[in-house]
Amino acid sequence: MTATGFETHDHSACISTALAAAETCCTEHRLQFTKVRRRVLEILLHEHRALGAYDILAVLAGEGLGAQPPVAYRALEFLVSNGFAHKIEKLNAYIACSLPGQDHSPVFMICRSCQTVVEAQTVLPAGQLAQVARDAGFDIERAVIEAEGTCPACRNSKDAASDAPGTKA
Amino acid sequence: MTATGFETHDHSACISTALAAAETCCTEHRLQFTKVRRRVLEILLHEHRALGAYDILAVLAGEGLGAQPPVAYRALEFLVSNGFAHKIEKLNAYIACSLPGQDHSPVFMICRSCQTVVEAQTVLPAGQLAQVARDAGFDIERAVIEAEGTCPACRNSKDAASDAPGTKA
DNA sequence: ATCTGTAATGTAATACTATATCAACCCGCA
DNA sequence: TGCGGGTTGATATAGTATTACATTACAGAT
Repeated sequence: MTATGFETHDHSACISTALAAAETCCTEHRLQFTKVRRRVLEILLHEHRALGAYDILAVLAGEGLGAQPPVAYRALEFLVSNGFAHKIEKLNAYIACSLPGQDHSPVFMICRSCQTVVEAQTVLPAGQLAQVARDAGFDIERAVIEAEGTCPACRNSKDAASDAPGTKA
Repeated sequence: MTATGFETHDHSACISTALAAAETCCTEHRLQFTKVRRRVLEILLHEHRALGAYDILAVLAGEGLGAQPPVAYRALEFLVSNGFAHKIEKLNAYIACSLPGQDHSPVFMICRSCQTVVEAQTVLPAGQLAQVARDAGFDIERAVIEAEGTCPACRNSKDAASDAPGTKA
């Protein structure tokens, strides 16, 4: 059990569910869910945080699945372009999608303190961003929305720490 | 005259206005608006698109103002942290702020076709993003919002092209 | 069963982006 | 005059990503 959303959950179940979903989706769309691609998705799912391409590459290399950058980048590119993973631009890192299969425009909340990344959804054609774009005559195709801040758990422990002066942050 | 917003405007005026605003702001806050920092801001203002740190460095080097990466990165860090410029995460590139002085949470519209970047403002505590964060108990400190798409000019020329079959895209 | 074209992989080299470190300098000020 | 903070110079290196090309695996056609 580790955290997603910002709550705890059954982690191994969420990994196998996501993996199965990806498998199904690839079959449906005639995509090849190869060994490396599958393994990279597994690695991402195993953490609920963003991993750098070279972190992933290190794991792959340790398993004899390829040691050169393109191996990792190609798998990541496949996963990202088919919606099984996302890139967090702010971190130059990658994370498994928490709602694979459906076409969506994700928004991420990145905790500055524990590095946990949580994915949520917005409706792109609604909201201020869309209004601004409409006003400018700009046609939005994709949007990167990444919020940096403090997650509930870290905020609480920070509050607790400041309640106890003498405990250094 | 080049484009900002997505309209044309008096470019040299916008450069000198922004430069003057930065100067004033630095004086007020006891910040040193040094030669390199000023020059980097000028370079950014001169284009209404995002420039990579090494693009800027190349210009500086050509002028004898420093040829090593830290020169550019230090100046950019100063400009970004004081709100005179922003980093476009999606592009790993930097752009002059179009509303310097005021504390703000910018949103960018990046044209995939001509690379023009336009800055607009949103009210962070409003909108879907804030709602999502509130629901999750997440405390947003900063947000990166970058929309990719097609600007009015490029969309029009694209439409014109597709009206004339035989003209290759 | 073999051929063939496309997609995926292996591997090396390199490009691009960013930071760490430490010494030197400048300037305002006690 | 000497101290201290912030800025700059310079070297090295870390971290992220792509190009290029040879090779292999595989699905579909013959």
